[in-house]
Amino acid sequence: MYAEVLIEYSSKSIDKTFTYIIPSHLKEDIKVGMKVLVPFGPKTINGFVTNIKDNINEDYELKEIVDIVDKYFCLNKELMELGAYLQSKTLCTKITAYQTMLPSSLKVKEQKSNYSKYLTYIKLNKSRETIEDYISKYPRRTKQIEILNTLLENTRVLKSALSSPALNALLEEDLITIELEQIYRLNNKGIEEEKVTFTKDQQNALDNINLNEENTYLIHGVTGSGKTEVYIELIKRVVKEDKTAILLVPEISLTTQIVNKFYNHFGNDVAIFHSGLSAGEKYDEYLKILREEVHIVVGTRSAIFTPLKNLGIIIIDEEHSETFKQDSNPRYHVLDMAEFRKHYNHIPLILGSATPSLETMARALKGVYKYIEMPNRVGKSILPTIQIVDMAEEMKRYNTIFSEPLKSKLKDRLQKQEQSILLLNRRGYSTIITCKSCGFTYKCPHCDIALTYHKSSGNLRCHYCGYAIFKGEVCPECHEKALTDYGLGTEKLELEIKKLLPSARVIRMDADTTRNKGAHEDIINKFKNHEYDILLGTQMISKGLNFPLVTLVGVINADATLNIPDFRSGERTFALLSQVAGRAGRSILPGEVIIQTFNPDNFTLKCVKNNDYMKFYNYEMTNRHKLDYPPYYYLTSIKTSSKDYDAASKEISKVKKYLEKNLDKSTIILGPTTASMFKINNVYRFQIILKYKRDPNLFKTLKELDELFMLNNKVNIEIDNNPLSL
DNA sequence: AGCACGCCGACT
DNA sequence: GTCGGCGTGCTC
Repeated sequence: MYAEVLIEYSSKSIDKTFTYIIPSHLKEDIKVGMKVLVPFGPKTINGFVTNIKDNINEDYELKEIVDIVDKYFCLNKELMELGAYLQSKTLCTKITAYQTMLPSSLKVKEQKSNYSKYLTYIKLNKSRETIEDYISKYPRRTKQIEILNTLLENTRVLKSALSSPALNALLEEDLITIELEQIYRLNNKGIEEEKVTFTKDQQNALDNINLNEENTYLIHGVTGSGKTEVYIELIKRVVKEDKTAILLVPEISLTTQIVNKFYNHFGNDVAIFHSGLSAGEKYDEYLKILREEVHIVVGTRSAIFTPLKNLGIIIIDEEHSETFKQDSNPRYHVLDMAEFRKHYNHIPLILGSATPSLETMARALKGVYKYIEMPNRVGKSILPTIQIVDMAEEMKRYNTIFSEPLKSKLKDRLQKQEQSILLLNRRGYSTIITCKSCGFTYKCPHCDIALTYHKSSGNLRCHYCGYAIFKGEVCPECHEKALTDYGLGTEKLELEIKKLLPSARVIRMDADTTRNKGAHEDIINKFKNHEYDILLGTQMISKGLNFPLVTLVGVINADATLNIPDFRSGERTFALLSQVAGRAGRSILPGEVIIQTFNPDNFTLKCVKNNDYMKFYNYEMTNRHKLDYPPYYYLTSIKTSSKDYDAASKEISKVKKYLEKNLDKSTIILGPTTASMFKINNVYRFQIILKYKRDPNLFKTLKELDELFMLNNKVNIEIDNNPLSL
């Protein structure tokens, strides 16, 4: 027997299968979809079996497969097909596609004993009579008799609970044996059965979802409308039929609440899967799924590849979240993968969001997706009132950071012992540092980006490559003592609040304060326990957090997200602000939201204020229509990058010529231009944007392009189908 | 990806 | 005359 094997080097030049002989001792165990160890050139490395066959027509000498990496891990037929689909969608190498589907612990060749953890039990090895004989024969061996008696009562006992000299003696006499049981690192709590009564909206959603038919649904529900309960009920029904379910969430660390709810409802029937798990934990969770010990997987993007058998439903919560698209190779969108599995298993796919992406909403309104609305909040909590404050007016009163209304409301909450959240979408201390005397600004020498000042460390840092230098007292150009900072970051905001409200307990959450594992949860828990009065942070504070005591949300500078030059900035702003606004007034206490901006007449902000998604949707759709953007057109971006400016620039011109020759006439080719992050880490980037409605030549051309240009090792070419930003 | 083979410039 | 630059090609 022979196996076709992909080699674990992700390079276009070896993206093909190599044939190996399967030695007789591996014939039983080897399967398509497994990782194997193969000799390749002078080395022995990992490979991946894509096919097994009896005959070959190769006329050269073949080598033998050395070993199987892990005989438990194997992609099934569905996942093999999904891998091929992933590869064709993203134009990555075949091996990269399959590698992204398997847990990373298998990427490197490691001993699996590192990953398995066992509990050691002892149990009797002889009949009751033999044991009783032994006891009466040696009445003085009290310690041993004690052990034997417990074993006569219980079938097995944990070894660690017993003393060892007596144990060893018993083992010697062959009266007992040792039993190993694999344990899993993440242990779940029990099952909580509570009677739930559904709201009208929830019942309506449940009534309209057919679990036995292949369909995509959009559940459009405001924050607090109780979508999670709908998910839980749907999954309960699926599990009752002995089918399995996948729930995808944007980021597990931010959605601990949802995970806990699932543990409480389903206990050990849930596996969790996300990038925050250690390699060992991931291995355990994956094994649980493979052994069919769980029906439910809750996880982030990569959880869509988990090998659940007999899949009954896929749910994607916070569907609009950009984390569902992988921003490195392979650049897949989880929605495409979910659609594939939906179709393969003929099951429903549920998308849930308070602010659906325009693409999703457009499909729902066209009838491609079934549209379910949940417009009301559960219980007594009402949507917060939102006030937009014109910062240009406030500037006249010398209020640069806190407007009058925000100041007084913050003070008010502090007095009432209620909590507040402040959103500022920029970390660090200030945006830029400029010399008033000569106009010098600090820029990163490797990237085409201004450096951000971090006061606590005294550093100026590049947020793209991590470059840092010490900030001097004088301007490095003209040596005048005239360096001033402009703009506002979370670090400065923290100091400013302490100045404004010295008695307030303030905690900051951004990329700088959550660098360590668990720091995130720590901050959230401390704030939840009311150890702090004000939580300030970047957009990471906006998602899925439910703090009953929060009654005020302040958006310090709404323009920061609004003014990013990208066609999706309006959509992002609407989603972010709606989401952060939804943090206020989650319980009986009514919530208030203050949005500070220099563009009080901005249409998007007005829609946020009125909580009017549809108005925003229609407005934004007209814009997209005028400018030929999604969902009216599909986008593809092609980037060339190189440390050599000229090489990258020449290559992109060649790409353009090639595209012009091969693509459909209706496809719009824009560029080449410099990419949005033109110079990062000394690498120059150029790009071409394609806009198309339907182009039969597109994928073929992109593939050829990839093959023709990938071989240039000086210039890297990167293709992104449906990029989220340009 | 890694490594060998192979053909042209500055050095003991 | 040699050491070494990295261009091209191969790995079952």
